[in-house]
Amino acid sequence: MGRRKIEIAAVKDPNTRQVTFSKRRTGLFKKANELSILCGAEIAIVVFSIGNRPYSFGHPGVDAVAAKFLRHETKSNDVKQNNVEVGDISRLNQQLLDIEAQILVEEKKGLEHDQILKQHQLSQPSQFKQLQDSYLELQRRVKDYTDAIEVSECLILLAQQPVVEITKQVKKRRKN
Amino acid sequence: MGRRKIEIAAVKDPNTRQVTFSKRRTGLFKKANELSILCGAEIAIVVFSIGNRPYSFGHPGVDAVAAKFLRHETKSNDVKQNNVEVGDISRLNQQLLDIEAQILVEEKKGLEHDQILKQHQLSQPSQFKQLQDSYLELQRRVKDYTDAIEVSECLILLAQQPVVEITKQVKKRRKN
DNA sequence: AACACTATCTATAACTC
DNA sequence: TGAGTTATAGATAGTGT
Repeated sequence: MGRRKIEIAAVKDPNTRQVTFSKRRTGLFKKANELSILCGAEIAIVVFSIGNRPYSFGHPGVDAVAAKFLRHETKSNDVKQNNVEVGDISRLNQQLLDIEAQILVEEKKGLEHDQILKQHQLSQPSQFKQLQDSYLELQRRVKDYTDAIEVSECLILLAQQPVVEITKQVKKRRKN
Repeated sequence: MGRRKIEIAAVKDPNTRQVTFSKRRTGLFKKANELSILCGAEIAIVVFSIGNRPYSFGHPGVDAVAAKFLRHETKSNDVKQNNVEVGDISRLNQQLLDIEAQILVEEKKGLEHDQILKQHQLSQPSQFKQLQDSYLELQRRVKDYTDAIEVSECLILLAQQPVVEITKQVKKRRKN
């Protein structure tokens, strides 16, 4: 959509990225506005720049739409618990892709943290104690999450094989 | 953007409106996805059709971004912290809290996965192979992320202690 | 009625000042 | 270096099936 075709991949140059972010964010909000007018739809958008600066658009308002969404979401979750559909498999797969993408984002953030930490090494000792505690807590959470994934693996295995084989594989994995 | 130019005004015909809504919603989500990838931005979109049907897009996830937004929103109402150093540190801390929140969201998703998997155990063997591969890949990524967090820890330690002590601690942790 | 098609309009990447 | 311009890629309104 410009002079040259660009690949949809992270823009490295910070300056170019900032310009692209600003332009595309404007374009996105314009599209959202058109959608709400053309189709009588309610819409809310929240964007965080790479520097964690928040931008939002909403019709009739971000908070109103968000609240509405949360209300609907909890209801539909309750229904799904009791009502099984075959299409869930593909949605599961989709969720997996989403999580993978999220993990990638977190990896990048971790690296950014490292950069920032380097720049602030010796400036605020008392706050670093706080940070360290947060990191340790965070690591614990990630570990728990990893365990949860393991449980999921076991369930998949359960779906494919006679149960006898499972325990071996699980224990083998645990030792790793 | 089509065969004819259209005015940005409410589309009356329900059929046309539905088609327009569907197409433009898809386009909007695609743009949002591109924005998040190109610029490393986090984004959440919620749309309600005229029939109050909810549609959402989120990277890394609607819930995570929404929670982050609400937190930032309330923060901005608080008294500003003017010190530059403190501002940066608190932003770092903020990012940590954000990541923790995301991990929590992922944990919940993981549990939901387990629920759904239980219900679908023996139905689609070929798809389970796919799922299994995805999970293994996912686990690898989480492992990498955990390592990245470890690196961050080391940097924090560096900021607090004489360098000599660090290597011991790092190696000790590595063996774990 | 959910697709595919395509002529046309719109967003924007690179450029300019 | 931020705001405006332009050539081009991308989105989509109307259409066909």
